[in-house]
Amino acid sequence: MAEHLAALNPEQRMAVETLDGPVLVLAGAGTGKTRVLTTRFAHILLSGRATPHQVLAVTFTNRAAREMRERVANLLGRPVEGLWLGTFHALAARMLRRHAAAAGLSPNFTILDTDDQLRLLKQVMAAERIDAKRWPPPLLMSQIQRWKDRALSPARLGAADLAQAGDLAGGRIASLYGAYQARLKALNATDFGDLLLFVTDILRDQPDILAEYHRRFRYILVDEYQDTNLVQYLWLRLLAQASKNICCVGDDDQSIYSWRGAEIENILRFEQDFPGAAVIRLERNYRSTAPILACAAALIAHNQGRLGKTLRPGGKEAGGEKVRILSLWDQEEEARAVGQAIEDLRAEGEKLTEMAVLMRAGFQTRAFEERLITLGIPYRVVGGLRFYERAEIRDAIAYARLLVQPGDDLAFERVVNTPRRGVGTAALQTLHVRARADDTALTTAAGALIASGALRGRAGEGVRRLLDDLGRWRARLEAEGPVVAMQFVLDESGYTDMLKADKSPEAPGRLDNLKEFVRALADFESLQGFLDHVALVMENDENAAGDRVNLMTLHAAKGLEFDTVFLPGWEEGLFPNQRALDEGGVKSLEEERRLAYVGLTRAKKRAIILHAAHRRIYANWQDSIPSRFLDEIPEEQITRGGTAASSRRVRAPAFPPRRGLIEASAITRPAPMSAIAIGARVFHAKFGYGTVTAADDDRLDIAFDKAGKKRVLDRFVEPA
DNA sequence: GGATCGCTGATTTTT
DNA sequence: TCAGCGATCC
Repeated sequence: MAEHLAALNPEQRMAVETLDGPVLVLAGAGTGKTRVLTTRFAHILLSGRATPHQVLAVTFTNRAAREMRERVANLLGRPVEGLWLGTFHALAARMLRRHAAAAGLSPNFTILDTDDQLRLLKQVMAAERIDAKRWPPPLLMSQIQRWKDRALSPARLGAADLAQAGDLAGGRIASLYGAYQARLKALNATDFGDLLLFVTDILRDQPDILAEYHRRFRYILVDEYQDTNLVQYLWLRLLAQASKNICCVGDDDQSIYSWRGAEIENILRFEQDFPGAAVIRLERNYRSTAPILACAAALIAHNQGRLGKTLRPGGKEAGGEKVRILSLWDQEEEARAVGQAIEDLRAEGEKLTEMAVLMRAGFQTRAFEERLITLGIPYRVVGGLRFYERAEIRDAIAYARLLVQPGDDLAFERVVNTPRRGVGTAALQTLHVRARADDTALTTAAGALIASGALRGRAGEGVRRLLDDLGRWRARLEAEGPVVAMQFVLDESGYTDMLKADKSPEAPGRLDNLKEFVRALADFESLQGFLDHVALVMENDENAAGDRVNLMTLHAAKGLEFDTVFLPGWEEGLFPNQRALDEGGVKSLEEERRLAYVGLTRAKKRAIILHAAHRRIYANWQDSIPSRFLDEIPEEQITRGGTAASSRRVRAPAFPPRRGLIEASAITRPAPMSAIAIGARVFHAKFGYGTVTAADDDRLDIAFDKAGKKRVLDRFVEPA
């Protein structure tokens, strides 16, 4: 162990060795955060202060949890068993299963995924007569989730919370929330938000249970603390109450998930929340070159309300390439520029896996995909559908859930007619009516209807067969375990045959996925354990192999690093994103800026920022103004290029340049006089007539008569 | 029960 | 522009 400690710098070492009391480690990007966390973990174990099961280690993503587990095992030189190491949700689920009764659930409760949550909410909305047209279910769902993030159960909603929700669902959102929770309980199900909400309630209300965990956990380690929401904070605080040995690692400058309920205030307030806390700053960056760090530092310095940290080069201060800013004509040219640069780097021997294109929004990937396909450069899109979100996997899961919990109505509905059993909406309606009348589950109602002969014909036959099958499969599960049982389910239900008969190009892949599904079952003792794994842990890592360029959103890139990073679309409206700005004002602008900071600090050797002067958004073309973030990075750290350089220093050409050619020097043209005043009537070639509502240097906000509000450069309009 | 038509809306996303 | 949805029709 001594050698592991010796490899750390003084601050890192302090962060590892300060074991007693609360510790906040402010770890800037690339300062060895994971190393500190894992070394600290190993140090606790090796110093004999705690056994593996006496340490609680919490992360946000499964990826981070896996990495920590591997690296701790590495440091110890052996795999470690019995760890309480996992994501907030996985750990909360584990606790909740142990104390399910305290939350009014039985231990085999189902964890619904987003899709089921939404379907359930729609059902409840129908029952509550809330118009789903007027009030989009996803919008209401997100309000409910935000409340759960803040530990607000329906009973705990205050006047202020209701006021903030406004007239959502016609002012009946609170009762909708209550009805939704009641429905979940009736189904013996929870959604993701409930896991932490319920566990926190139990710990708070049941001192004996809390005491048990106090005895158990001597040390708590938390990763990415800046991303925690209020329930997660409460949960941690309860657990840390006795020992006070909680160590949170995070970076306020990388808080980019406020829209998901994360509260940056948690990290900003740490010293008040945990009195006597030691705060340790890690500022030596071992990842990026000096110019990249200088740009990132200058950019993030524009934010207010930071804890304050300055990244500095940690090791060899050798120069390094300046950050490149490329100004292009439109998005196609932007994609061509990136493609060209990738080819050049590849020719120089750089690996494709060490290159990434990081963008603000998912739709931006398309242009790059098309270009890379044309060039024949392999790429991978990170993100997208996860394994368990695929239709066939969700179907298989629904069957499994039905085996574990016959009363799982959502699962029943999903599979009752997949594969086709002649059970249409009419038959399902009959089942629902009966279930509601008897206050039973759909399966029970189905049994009753068949026994009484009320459900006959094709649908009756189909339902009867399904009920018989389910009984037989449950017996198989009992006798022969999950793998055999699920194989029977897929074969005897006709699911496999259905896919074999399917001529669509996706069908073979779906069959493969199901094989993988059954294979994965083998690692689990119980179907229940497997279902938890699938809901909370299972990821999609296909096409992870091979030398490929990475395409992903900036959000997805957090925690990763690449030699070369391309940052396209740095334009006002896209990045910073206009919608974020409209919704959240300065706070959102700062979050956008943190996102830019995250993007830049992913780069080890070089960063290339791009922006296009014109972008097609939906049907029409829009003029784009370079992102204000470009003005916030120091001129001496950058080089400029591209065909349409159009910053305030170098302006865009009035006409398209020859397409497909990236010239070293920009075509320039003198700055026009901004003779257009607020309130002036103007004409724009694409948007028509409008009135200027605001002006900032050469950027004009114009309310167009037909095209709505837009922000354009003054040289694109003329006085009307 | 499935195909077809038209409308709508379109950041970020983990668990 | 274009996908995804619900409503409508066969």
